[in-house]
Amino acid sequence: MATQPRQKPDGTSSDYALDDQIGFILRKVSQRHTTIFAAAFPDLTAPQWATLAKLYEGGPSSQNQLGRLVALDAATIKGVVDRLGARGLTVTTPDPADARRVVVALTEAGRKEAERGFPIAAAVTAETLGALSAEERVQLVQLLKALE
Amino acid sequence: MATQPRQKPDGTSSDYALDDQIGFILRKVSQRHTTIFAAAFPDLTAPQWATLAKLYEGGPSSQNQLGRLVALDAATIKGVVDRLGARGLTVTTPDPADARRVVVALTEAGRKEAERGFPIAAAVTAETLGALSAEERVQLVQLLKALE
DNA sequence: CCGAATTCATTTGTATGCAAATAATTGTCC
DNA sequence: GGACAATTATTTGCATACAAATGAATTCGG
Repeated sequence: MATQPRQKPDGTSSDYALDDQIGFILRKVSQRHTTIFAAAFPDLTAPQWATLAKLYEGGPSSQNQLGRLVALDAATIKGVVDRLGARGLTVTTPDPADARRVVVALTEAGRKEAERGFPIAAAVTAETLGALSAEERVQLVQLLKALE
Repeated sequence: MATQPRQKPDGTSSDYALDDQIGFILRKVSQRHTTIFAAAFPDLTAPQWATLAKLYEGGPSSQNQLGRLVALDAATIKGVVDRLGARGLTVTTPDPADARRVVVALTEAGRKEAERGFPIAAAVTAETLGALSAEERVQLVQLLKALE
């Protein structure tokens, strides 16, 4: 059962269909994930959570280095750290060994928030992948990681 | 070769690793796609291209309906349409049949830009999926579509 | 037919994301 | 040791995203 190429207004045909493009699909799946995440974490965005989780996993880090760990550029990680700091979840101190750097660390409240969040974040992942079997989930993650 | 559960600072262990979470991976893959897209389309963002492509595929549409087709909410599609209109790629007219609606359509320049873009957009998809075999690409799209 | 619910478009506010420019500091290399 | 390159953090500007509120128009149910 072969699929027919789309018929364009000018009569020519093409195989391009927006709904089948990886970029468009990625955006829609990301949107659904964002919705699920927001319902589970009313007071935290996904990048904010990623920052907390990475600080918990890896300990204090310079701001730019932290940004690289969570895939946020220098301008974006600054905003995220500022907002986490304003809420008392992180603290920022100058690096004694390098005057250019500021070191970002979790506060006690930040550690508690991270520990509270881990099971919730795991549930967000599970719900996002809810339509897939265990094997399919592994497959999907494997395929996506090849595209990172 | 079993993987060890991550060791947390407090000594307890957990299976949660940010780098393995679907949301985090999706964001990173989307970022890479955005980079590839921007290099191929210096003057168009992916949502702007999606809007052009959908208008070309489906013809004129009310603004909100168009937003649903390209997965942009009412506030976002408005900005996209405004910017496309400012560049002469789309035109906006009131709907005679429904005074609430505005109809968005491609201009001749918009049609030409869409036709010019199709092969480029196909190349962006191909480059994004470059690390995967043909079967893997089909698999990935299939798995992602199950999550939409 | 009429009041209520819905839809449509707009606006405001907040939060990413990214490019580009800048200033301060550190590292490198001859 | 000193010019020069690279790194770090910041700032500005633009473009998504999304929640929430608003006002106008249409649809629906009784």
